[in-house]
Amino acid sequence: MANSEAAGTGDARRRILAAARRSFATAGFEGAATRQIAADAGVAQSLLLYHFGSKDALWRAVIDQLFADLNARMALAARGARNGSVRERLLAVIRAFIELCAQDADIHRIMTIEGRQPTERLRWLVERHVQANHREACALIREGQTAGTIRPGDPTLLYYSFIAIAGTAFSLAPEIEMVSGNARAVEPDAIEALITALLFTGE
Amino acid sequence: MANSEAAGTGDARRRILAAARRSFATAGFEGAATRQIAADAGVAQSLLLYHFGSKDALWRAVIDQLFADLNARMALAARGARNGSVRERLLAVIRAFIELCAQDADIHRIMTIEGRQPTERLRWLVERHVQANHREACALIREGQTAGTIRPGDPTLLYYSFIAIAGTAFSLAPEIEMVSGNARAVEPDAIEALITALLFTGE
DNA sequence: ACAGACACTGATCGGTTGATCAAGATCGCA
DNA sequence: TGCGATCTTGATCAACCGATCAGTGTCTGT
Repeated sequence: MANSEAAGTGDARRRILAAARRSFATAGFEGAATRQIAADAGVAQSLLLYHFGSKDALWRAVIDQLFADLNARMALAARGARNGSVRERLLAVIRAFIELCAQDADIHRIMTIEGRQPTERLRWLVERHVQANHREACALIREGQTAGTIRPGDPTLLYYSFIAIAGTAFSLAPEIEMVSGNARAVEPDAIEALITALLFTGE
Repeated sequence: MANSEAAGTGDARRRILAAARRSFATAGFEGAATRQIAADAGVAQSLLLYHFGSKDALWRAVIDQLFADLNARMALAARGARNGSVRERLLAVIRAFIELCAQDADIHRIMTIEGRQPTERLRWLVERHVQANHREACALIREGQTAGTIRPGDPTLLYYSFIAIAGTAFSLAPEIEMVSGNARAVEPDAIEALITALLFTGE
């Protein structure tokens, strides 16, 4: 369909990024077509390559944008609870991540597509973004474990299980709606309750 | 007359199915190429279309095979604990599903790819396989909830959270290995412990 | 007014996609 | 031995893929 808004200067690049994010998140890298991305953005396919050079570079630009947003939200949440207890700091980060996935699960979708194969893209992604986030999250989890508020166990497994619960319900929203017949989206509060039950100890 | 369900003699058909399952699970429907699938199976590309008629029909055959295996395992687990308590019956099913994903997470990978878009494929998949499984699982969950052994809350959300934890760690094994540096990353027993903590009440 | 940098398009390239088809190859059965 | 059904292949088609490039417009500073 044609673009609803008139083409203004400078926002073509932003529209391309948004359309590319949607395509990569739903169809994967190989499944996404630059012509479809360009059509969704309301521009010519050649403009996409003019701005980003290649499909691969466009994909990396999408990833950088997604993680820039993610890191900004996480930093904001952590800063807001920096004087609280371990439990309060963890809860703030958990809540922020759930809210992010509830608003737009594309980062979860892309990560769960790219993490299945040991490709060069995954290596770039892990070294550039995932590694640091994982290390930081595991440090926080270990802090909670020594304080007795977080369930013992492999921090990496707890980390990925947390992400799985927080993101899956939103990533699979079309299927869940189709199965349950309930158009109303999943409630972030219900997800938060499950995650706290999973991670925190009873006390 | 392409679709011959009874043709089970040659193992070329079986090799094509196995290769197709791998490709669809890692690259998605659009990202998978019939020539690559045929090459992995060691046959010509035209043979693939002779046996299955079209790429779409091949995908449906893969799905049918995956769910036939899943349902057989689930029925076996349920039958083995049919005289036990609700908790024992649930644990048997949970354990069987974790073991299935640990051995081969392709069914989880394909489902988490197809569930992102309300396509015609998803509609077929939900009506043919997912709907019944979901209904049965939710009935078991509700039974556990009235007995007080399962945490209260939307059964559908509990169902998908269970699947998310059980499958994600195995679906993302390449990423988890790359991040943690541990080749033998995820233990099924550790996953089972997390799921019981998530689903069951302190009792 | 003019020059040059920037944004954008349409045509086009070689390669790949799913699908079709004629022609062998292999087998069971008469 | 011969015949028909089943299995398998290579050639080929139109459509689509990512990428390149010449050319058009538009804005800005001088």
